[in-house]
Amino acid sequence: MGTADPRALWERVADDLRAEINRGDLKAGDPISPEQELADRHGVSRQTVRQALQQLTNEGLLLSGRGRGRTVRSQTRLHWQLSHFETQERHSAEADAWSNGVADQGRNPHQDVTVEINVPTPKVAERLGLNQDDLVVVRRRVRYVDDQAFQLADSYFPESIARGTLLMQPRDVSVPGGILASIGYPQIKIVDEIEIRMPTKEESSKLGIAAGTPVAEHVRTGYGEDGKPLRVMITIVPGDRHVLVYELEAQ
Amino acid sequence: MGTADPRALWERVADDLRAEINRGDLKAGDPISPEQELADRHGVSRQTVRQALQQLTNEGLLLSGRGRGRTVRSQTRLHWQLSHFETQERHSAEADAWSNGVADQGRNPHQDVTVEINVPTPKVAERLGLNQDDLVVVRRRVRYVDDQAFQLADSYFPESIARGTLLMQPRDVSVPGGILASIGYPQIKIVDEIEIRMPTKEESSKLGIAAGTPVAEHVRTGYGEDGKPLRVMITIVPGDRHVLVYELEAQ
DNA sequence: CAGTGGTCTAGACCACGCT
DNA sequence: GCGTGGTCTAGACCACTGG
Repeated sequence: MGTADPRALWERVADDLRAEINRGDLKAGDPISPEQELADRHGVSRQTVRQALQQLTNEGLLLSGRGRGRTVRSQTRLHWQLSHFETQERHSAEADAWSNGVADQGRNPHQDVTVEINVPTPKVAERLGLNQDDLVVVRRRVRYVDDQAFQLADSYFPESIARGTLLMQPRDVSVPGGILASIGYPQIKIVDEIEIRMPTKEESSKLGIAAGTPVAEHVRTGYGEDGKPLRVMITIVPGDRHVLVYELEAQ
Repeated sequence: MGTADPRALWERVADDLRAEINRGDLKAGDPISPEQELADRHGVSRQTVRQALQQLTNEGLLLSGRGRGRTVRSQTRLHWQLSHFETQERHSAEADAWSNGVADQGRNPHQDVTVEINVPTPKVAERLGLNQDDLVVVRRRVRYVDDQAFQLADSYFPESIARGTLLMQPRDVSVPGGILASIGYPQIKIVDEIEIRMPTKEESSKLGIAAGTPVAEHVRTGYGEDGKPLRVMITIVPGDRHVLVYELEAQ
């Protein structure tokens, strides 16, 4: 007699709603029926409905909030062009590559910068070829687009290179050709490592990341003319707001 | 006389366990106490503990399974070098760039290939500059490492280019310099777009992706000497198994 | 203030993996 | 068979948002 549907009750509810979203019956921004109503309609308890909604939220399809109800999540992503060196400035000057890229897409960028001197984490020390008792200058940037926090971008420089230079200025400095080049250390090679993972609690709160949103941890190591590492930049990139872009040309 | 801890009960349980993991008291592979035991220890109900464990699972910290108990998740990632063109073969020949990269890291790669002719999805049509009534040849590959499914990599070619060539062979073909070059269409430029998101239900089941694991959708478009697109490759990359790597050299 | 989602409990039964 | 996690219910109260 049973219908022999192997899916759990909550999974059927989730599948129903997911199908409505994929089909376009529910569009970005549309409100979802209240939990109690969904429970009545499917003949299940409210907790079961909540499990279904939880699942869809984890898939990045829904947003929720106390008192506000649930809505279908929208995603428009900003393109982040990563294959241009700082030395290949396409713009007049002034702003850095990131700001220019954002402005090109009709959005309004700005960044907050703080500078500190610290001991390197193992991850940074390894990439800069430093010991634990060496020091690094850390430039921590929070990058905003249209006044929403968009990225955490922390740059690490060996203290021996950064001491007494522009790099110690706790503000948004930029010079044509790149800061490192301007102080005598041009970068000739870059290695990017991209890791995909869920955000830590701290990252979630700093960036206002919704549940069900993964991040990319983008680690860029820059090397100088003598082949030694000059800089490590670690950027935390919320997945729902970005597309990372690389353009590669045959030589 | 409340303790005035603003955190919910489940959040305290989660924070406790997360701290144990970060501190190293619980290492990869270690079992977590059973739900009932955690409930008793913290003086909360089993459902509350389950909510905490659910959260940590979504953060990618735990694995679970019926009857098996829960364990701390480990993560060793394979490096995937993406900045080398097919024309820049470093290896004797035979295998493709991906297989070589995997073998270099002491692992054992293989791939299953199927070929079909189909109408392009809008995403593919846009990048190949095709209309909806044009046809594409699709090479679908499931890539395995040590017999575990690792990536879904689908390549799309305009039917006009692929017809009657090696590209129609439903097996793991590879030639020095790349297949496209061997049939008269060398790629001179590549554009990669990387999107970070949660997997669809289908991707999760095909790749055996655990809850709380994001994916990268890597879209590589290859252009020929006349500047026209030749190929789109869409790869679904489980985040817990990969690090994407790009090396960029100054010109 | 009404309605929403968020938290929490107590208890039940089921499905799976192991020994 | 026993212990584990997975599913599900019914009911309660709280916290926030909006009219």
